[in-house]
Amino acid sequence: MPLKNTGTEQLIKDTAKQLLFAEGKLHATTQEIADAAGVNRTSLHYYFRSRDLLISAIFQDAMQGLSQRLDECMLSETSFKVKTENIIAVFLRDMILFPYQETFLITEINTFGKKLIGNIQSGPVKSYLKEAADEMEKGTIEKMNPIHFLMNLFSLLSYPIIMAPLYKPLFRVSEKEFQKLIDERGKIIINLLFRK
Amino acid sequence: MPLKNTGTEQLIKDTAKQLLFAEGKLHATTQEIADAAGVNRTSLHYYFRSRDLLISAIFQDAMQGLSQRLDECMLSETSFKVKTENIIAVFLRDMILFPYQETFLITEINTFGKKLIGNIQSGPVKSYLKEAADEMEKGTIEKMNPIHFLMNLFSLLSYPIIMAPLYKPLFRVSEKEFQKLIDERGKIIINLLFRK
DNA sequence: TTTTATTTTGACATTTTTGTCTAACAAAAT
DNA sequence: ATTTTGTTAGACAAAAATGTCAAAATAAAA
Repeated sequence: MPLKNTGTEQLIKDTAKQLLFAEGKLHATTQEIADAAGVNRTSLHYYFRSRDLLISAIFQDAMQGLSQRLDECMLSETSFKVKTENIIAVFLRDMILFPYQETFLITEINTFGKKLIGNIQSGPVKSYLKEAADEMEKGTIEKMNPIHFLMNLFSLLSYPIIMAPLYKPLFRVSEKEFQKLIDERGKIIINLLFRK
Repeated sequence: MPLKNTGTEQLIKDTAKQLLFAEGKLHATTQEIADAAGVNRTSLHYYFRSRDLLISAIFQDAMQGLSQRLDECMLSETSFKVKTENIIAVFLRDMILFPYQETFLITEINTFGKKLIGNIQSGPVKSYLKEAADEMEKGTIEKMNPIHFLMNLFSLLSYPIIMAPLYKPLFRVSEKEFQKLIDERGKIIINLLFRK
């Protein structure tokens, strides 16, 4: 539809993504998004018709981007361990940039989550799970349902970042100290998962 | 204030807790809560004055309950491993009953989260962390910043349950199969954390 | 039984947020 | 230069949600 391409559409998307997924303001109103982007609220409707459609759009974008990068890792021609290290790197970077992305999906799953979930590819996941099973046979990782292995991986990566606002006061650590902890996570996780 | 004690106040709290923390309807309106409880919406204001105060109330209740049970585990006179097993049991049960409790805290941390966080005790946590450090010296668990150990524990416990709505379609497993996976988590986690 | 205090309810008011419509504006095409 | 098309802005309408008030209902007390 837009032909002049003033960059406003992308600006609105980027701003919304920043507000919702980076700053965690999951209830941001259209007004707040418009203000943050420095555009009139009507523009938002002009480009996306409704708040829900805007949100669907940014979520789809985000998910597609991440999925693609993760799939590349999972399907790459490397050892299982290197693959996993790459997944950790990709995922960790994404989580640090947009910590609230998945939280958003979960909290909003009642509203329009069902639709969004449909789009998730599970092909590469299946293949990665298969490889995990092979590694378990070989004995390089602990034997268990491979789904546990993957859930362990995602859990160890995501949860501390999501919970940062709670953990900083709970553990009485400064922003800087916590950042250091997060930086250490990658190694910690590899050690934990590949210790056998 | 209430003297006749008709049970309505508690009924409203229980219903709200169920809706928000168990069913994950984090944006439940006062009307929805009132309907679910089978009372007039005004009663909700009569007892709690405002929506925010109601929500603060149920959250404080929930947190206090869980904290107390966890503190009991952490301070009990048992070995570190048994302590940890108890924590897992307590936490897992709570997470299964009210999976969205922590998600709620995180998403709502901007609104009134800061106040709620103030109340969190970190005394028992400190003492548990100290014990973890001792175990690392002894060599029963991997050496790392004890905070990592605790974050690992909470992550492995919480995240799969929070993500259930996403994981079920992603891994193509039925409700029943997923339930089985969750039941296995306790053992998996102990094995992972105490493998040395 | 009347009185009193407490609880519950329905109607109304306010606030917040979303969505629409039309006019002004800008840039390219004719 | 003017027409056409696409974009932005302001005013308005509608919807959704919260909050208030006074009257009705209920249960205990006098």
